[in-house]
Amino acid sequence: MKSSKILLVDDEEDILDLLEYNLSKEGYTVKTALNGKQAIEVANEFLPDLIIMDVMMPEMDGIEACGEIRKNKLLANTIITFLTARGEDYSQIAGYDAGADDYITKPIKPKVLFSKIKGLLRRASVEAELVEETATMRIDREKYIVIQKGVEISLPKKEFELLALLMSRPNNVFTREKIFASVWGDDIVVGDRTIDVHIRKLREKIGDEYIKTVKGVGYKFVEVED
Amino acid sequence: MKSSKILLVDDEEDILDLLEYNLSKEGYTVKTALNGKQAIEVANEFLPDLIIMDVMMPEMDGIEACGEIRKNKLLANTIITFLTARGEDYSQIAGYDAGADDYITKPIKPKVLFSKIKGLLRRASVEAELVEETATMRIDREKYIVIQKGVEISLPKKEFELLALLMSRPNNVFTREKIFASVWGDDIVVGDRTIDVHIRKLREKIGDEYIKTVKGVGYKFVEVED
DNA sequence: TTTAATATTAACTCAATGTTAACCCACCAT
DNA sequence: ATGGTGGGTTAACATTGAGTTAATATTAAA
Repeated sequence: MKSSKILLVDDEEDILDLLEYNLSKEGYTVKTALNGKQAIEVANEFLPDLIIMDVMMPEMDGIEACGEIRKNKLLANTIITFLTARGEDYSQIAGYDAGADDYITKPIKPKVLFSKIKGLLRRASVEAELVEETATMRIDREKYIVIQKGVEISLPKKEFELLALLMSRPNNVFTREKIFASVWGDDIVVGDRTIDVHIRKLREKIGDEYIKTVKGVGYKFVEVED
Repeated sequence: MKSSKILLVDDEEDILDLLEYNLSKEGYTVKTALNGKQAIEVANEFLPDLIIMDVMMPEMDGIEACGEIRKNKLLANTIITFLTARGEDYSQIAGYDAGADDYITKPIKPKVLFSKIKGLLRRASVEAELVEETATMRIDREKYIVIQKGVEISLPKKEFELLALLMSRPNNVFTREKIFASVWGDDIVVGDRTIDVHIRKLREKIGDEYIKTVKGVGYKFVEVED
């Protein structure tokens, strides 16, 4: 299984380092940011499953950043959790308004934190899993096949991941950057045409009508009607 | 397929009625209970596959009921899902401790709920039974042999374990990591080619067509048609 | 109409896997 | 002990096909 991606945001580097170390050891893929502004940048690239963010930060505070992040549709069901000092009650109300999913109070107790993270991600993973199914098509990660109108189609890795990504949000346009970041990874660099070729192969196998090109923007998966 | 049995537990009858109506329409067999105490009684009779239970209830709350239900061995692999208001985070940790499998936050979005239910039930049914026997092949752990179309084939330990693993979920892809973890153990480290060699020997003995390579992902056992 | 973005095709590259044979070692019989 | 046997591993090399690229054609937006 792909390891869950967590973005940590706090202005105290000590805390960041500590958490990053522990979470990496638990098998998560971790990135960090020092303030809200950075957090938004990193989040748009990294597409984390979970963001743990301090409320009080310089540059841009957590509440504001949360609001910004929620504007990005790709991050719509990213879980956002605030770190807050015990008793900062008002932030809780403001935070939920901004779209936070949960709170963790400082001082942080690792055990509580990990159990909470696990729970949150589990919830998310169940939710994420079901986006891989539309009226005529279903992704089966276990068997690594796509079932289209009852017919099993086996796809090579990259094509499979690409389709899974597009299907995860039907009708949503994915830019090339997002596709690269998600299917290839931030570090790997490949030419621009590579993506077209994979799209083509996919269209060849599942039918042209499922993947639509939005010129100058990206690609999207559309559910076809009979 | 037998229709899955779902037990709904909530003190608000409106919600119960609504959910019962919708889930029945989806083809599930549904029973309801108004509190934890009732839930336990009904569960012991009804033996549901899935229990959806509110956390906050009179008489006996969800957490307590969950703990009680987990004591009944007949209900050991019943899935329990809590309904919880957004942000009740204490209950989350307590709930997981009590043996909950998932959470659904209120307000309930029917579409989310139904797909979640579908996902949970599917996962459970897959995890339920491990296959030791397919149409043309049978594993005999006692005798440590494989019977293929009536012919006994004796295999060395590693090959046997490897085949047993792959066969346990036909068509499921097993990654190299999983195979190593399961056949060799997490601690033992062996070279990458080792696995290929065992696969090859297996293929030599049972026929190439039974084990399929999914490049970049892993291997899977497929049942061959005659 | 113009042009940048995308489609298409085929050739090529390279990492993942297949294959073979040699080697090590535990176990067993002599 | 000695030597044989076979499972398990490894190393070296071969093969394959997924993934990429390059070259060219086509398309849709301005």
